[in-house]
Amino acid sequence: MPGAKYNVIYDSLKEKIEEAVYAYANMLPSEHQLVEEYDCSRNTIRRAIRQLADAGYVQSIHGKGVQIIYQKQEQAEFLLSGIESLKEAVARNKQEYTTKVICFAELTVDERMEQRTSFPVGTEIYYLQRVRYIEGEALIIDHNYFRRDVVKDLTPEIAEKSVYEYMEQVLGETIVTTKRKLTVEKMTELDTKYLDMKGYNCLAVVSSHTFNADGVLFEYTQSRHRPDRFVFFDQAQRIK
Amino acid sequence: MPGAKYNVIYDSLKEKIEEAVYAYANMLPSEHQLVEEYDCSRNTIRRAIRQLADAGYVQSIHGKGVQIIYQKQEQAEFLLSGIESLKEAVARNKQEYTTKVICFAELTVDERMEQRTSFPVGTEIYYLQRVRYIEGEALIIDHNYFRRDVVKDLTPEIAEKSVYEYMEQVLGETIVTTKRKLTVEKMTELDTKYLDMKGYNCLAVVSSHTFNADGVLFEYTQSRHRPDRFVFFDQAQRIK
DNA sequence: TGGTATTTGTCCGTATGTATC
DNA sequence: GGATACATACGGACAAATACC
Repeated sequence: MPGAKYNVIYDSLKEKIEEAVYAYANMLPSEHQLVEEYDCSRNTIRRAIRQLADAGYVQSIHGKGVQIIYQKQEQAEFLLSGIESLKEAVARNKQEYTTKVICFAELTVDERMEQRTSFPVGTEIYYLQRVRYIEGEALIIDHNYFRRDVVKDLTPEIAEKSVYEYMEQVLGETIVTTKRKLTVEKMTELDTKYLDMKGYNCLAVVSSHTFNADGVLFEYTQSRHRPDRFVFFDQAQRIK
Repeated sequence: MPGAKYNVIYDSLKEKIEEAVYAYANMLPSEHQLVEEYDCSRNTIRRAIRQLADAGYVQSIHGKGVQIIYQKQEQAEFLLSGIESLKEAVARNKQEYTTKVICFAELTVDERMEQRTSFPVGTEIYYLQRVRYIEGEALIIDHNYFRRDVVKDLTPEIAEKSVYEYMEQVLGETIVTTKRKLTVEKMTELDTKYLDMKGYNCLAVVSSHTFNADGVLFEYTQSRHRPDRFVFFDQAQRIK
């Protein structure tokens, strides 16, 4: 819920950290102070702080306070984070992009495909190949597999815009969880045909399984990125 | 805290999911049922479930229940996840490894180095280059930068074993947060000298900044992985 | 050295809202 | 509409780590 109290507080604190009102290496006000400032319970403040920690903005130190560990990224060429469509990622990075659909097919999952996609044999799917141009450069080739009973009536025209937007705004579907695997793979003929590989002989490959609000695995995607413009950020806390 | 109630419940549920007592695509028992089973408050159950969701085991569906989305990984060759030392990662994957220190130096951070490491100019550091052999194969080259005032009295002998183990068990330091950046870079002469690149001309590069319990950035590391054995897993929830 | 205040961590109980069935 | 299930929010109590005098 975007309008929830803890999210409002999270956004407020995040902005203050990004604008260095609360600066790197300093402490956040204590939970008690924040409770007074935002007029809420301690649990609500703690929830907002937990989200800040998950996002890599702060870390809590028992008995001391909450330390700010956020530092501004310099030149985030292309930043992939959380679950978001390419359209969203590009918008966040204030860039332009276009998509060319080079393959659009309706298939039924066989045993070989079940291995990769985790769709049961017999599932009816759309299979797409799409080339993504960012700022005019061909940077990514996507191989998408969508369940036809979830992503209904998909067309090449929709696939040239945003499948996620179509799902959420037209079909009323909600995307919830994505599990991703990141590897580096040698390039294929298809890669070299569509991407200017700039001397690299391999690509950054993001393979993802995505679940909707019903807990149904509805998408398997392999995104093959030209290495020079690919960046992936991650943040982890050690279990105490 | 490992012994905390919510962690005990988390571990218990995780194990049941991994052993398919609660199987893929099924629902977890309701929060109410789990409260009775584990004799605790609903908050504690919810906390355990949240951790399961963060780890990619389940996803909650409002009004319906908690869906299990965990599927066993087949052959995880080398799995990098969370914050852990190479020693821990290798142990988890039940493999053998050795380390060769090919450079061990004490330096002072200059402006050029400040850019990459985020250490202030003038910081006294150890700079190490280490080759990591897993199952006898040279797979990784690490470039480590450690603050000398935190990682005290480091020696090549310690660096051949485990720096994290030394920090936690000897120095009593606690590692808390790691921020990582993942890129793909062309190989250097050093890479080709020590790694058998198997025809690849680039590597998976994990750059990480690590903070201790005092909120001090004490480590910057660049790990350069031979691509064919590198896998990175990630899991994300879409903000509702 | 020791005691007290501060701050974060854990856990519980309750009430209300919202989505699903 | 009613029952069930998850989501949000509040409040309180005690523990544990730290800081300060």
